[in-house]
Amino acid sequence: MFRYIEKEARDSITAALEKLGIKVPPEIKLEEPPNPQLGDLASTVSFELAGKLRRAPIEITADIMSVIETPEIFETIESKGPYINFFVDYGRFSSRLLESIQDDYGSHPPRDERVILEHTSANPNGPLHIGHIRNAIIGDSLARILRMAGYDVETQYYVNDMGRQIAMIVWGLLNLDGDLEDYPGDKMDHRVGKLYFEVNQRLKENPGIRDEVDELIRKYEAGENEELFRKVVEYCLSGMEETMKRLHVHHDRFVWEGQFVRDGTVDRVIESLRKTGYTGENDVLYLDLEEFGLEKELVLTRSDGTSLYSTRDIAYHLQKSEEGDVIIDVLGSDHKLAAEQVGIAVELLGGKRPEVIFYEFITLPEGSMSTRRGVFISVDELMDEAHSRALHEVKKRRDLPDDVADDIAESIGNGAIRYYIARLSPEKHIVFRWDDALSFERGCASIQYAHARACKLLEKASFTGEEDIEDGWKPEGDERELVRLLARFPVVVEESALARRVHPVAQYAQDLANTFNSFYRSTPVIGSDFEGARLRLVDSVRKTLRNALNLLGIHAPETM
RNA sequence: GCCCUGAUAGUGUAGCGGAUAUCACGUAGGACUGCGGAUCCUAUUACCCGGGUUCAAGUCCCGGUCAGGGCACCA
Repeated sequence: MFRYIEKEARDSITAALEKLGIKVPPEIKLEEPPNPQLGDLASTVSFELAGKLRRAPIEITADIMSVIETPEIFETIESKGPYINFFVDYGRFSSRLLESIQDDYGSHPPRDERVILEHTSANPNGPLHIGHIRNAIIGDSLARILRMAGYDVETQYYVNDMGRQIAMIVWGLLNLDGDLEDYPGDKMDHRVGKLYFEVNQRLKENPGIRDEVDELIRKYEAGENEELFRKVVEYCLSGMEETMKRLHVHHDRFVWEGQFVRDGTVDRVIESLRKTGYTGENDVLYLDLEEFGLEKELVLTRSDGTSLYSTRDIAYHLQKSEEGDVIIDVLGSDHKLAAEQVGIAVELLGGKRPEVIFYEFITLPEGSMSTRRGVFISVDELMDEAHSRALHEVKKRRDLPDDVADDIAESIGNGAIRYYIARLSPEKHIVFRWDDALSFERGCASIQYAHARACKLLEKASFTGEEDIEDGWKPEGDERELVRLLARFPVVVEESALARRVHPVAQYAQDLANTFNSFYRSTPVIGSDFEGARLRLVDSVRKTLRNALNLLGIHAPETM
């Protein structure tokens, strides 16, 4: 409906300009005025035309106003200075909007564009920690947004099963006492993390271990110890998957990088790169990208002939190029240089250059995290803490059976975490503080509460969905603002998908909840003259809040 | 040293070159609590510095300052 009123506004201006014999600019600019006294849409065409016509904007506006015809969806068109302001007829508009809102509100028709979206892809050398969480939450939310916007999306987790880090864990298994089960921790990924930490300690004391690890890598690329490597990775990954499941983060496919070495793809990639003429060789084979503005050459193979992460990544990206129309990667900004090198290499070989979404780091107040040094807060810890704090809040307010309270607490805890990350633009550096991440007084819990409140109201009124919208219903004030915001939701989805951004959805959910709460205070629903219309409105808010939260991977409980 | 990214109220944050800069927390008042108070209303305080482009700059360009990151035969 929002797009519809934009179109009506543009059409009316176009018609007016044609009537005046003025050449119509390619795009008629519209914006949303800063306050309701200035209407619902405003156009700045006169500013733009002023330069070309050598006339004052205000005069051009006056001319347009003299001939413009008001489309039926608008009540009036007025000029405020040089602006042309459109005022929506909220009686007509609101009814039409409510008729159009279904369960899947916000969804766009299929776009016939396949997106391969890689995210999380943390190394299986320990549990996910809060440094990884940003990748997972941005990636998963973006996948949901793209799907709602009509894209065909496949999410992939790229599993590093052959890097030095994994080889170190295998070394530990071969050389230290005890099997993985003997390491402390409830979850498999935590045990692997402990072992990894242990091996790092040994390595510090005895640098000679490094050669042994190199030997393991070499042998593995030649096909030895395959089961052992696989076992370690699967073991760790299964623990990580549990965590992601609890966070509501989903991947359609796990792609193991080792496959690209074993099936010869990496060798073929290296051969093809040689043929491009951009490679050079001393002890190692490298790619010289100076011509593309990158001073640092990209090393493709170690001196012992084994491959490197980036080399395998090139092979992986060529595969993704085959699978999708649009390739999106979510990466920490520390990968900027490497990603640029890989992107250029992929293009050299005729693949599609990925769009990369970079995010800045999450650090602890005392500094950065490190799996190697054992300094991190795991996502499991974070979620447990979120749950127990949320449970405390739930119990403080209401007396509920334990299992119900538990479910609600889980939704609220998860919501707090996901919202904490999703609401920020990715280029902001985050310093993690427990009380910021887990605040229930406001933030996500208040959005979930607005949803629960809507549910309760509908239940109380025995809402069926068949209620009629009364004649003469014409929203004003808070109610009008609520209608306006509802109409915007599909636009927010579309724009977020196009910009590959998640946080506008988070902001929108907050705005909608706030506006609904104000409306709830100021406007009676049950027993009012417009009970039918308002119940339909509340139901529409309910659906929209639920769908918006769902885009962020957050569950909206019906009671809390 | 070179490269990338940030800088907006006490704190955290949004902002397509356009009319009075968003939201949240905090603080201080207040409301109502008969559709659930995890509520509502009011007040409060901000675009790092210096140049430039433009009818119009928080937004674009150049130069500083501060902060984070990168510049591996790690990933």
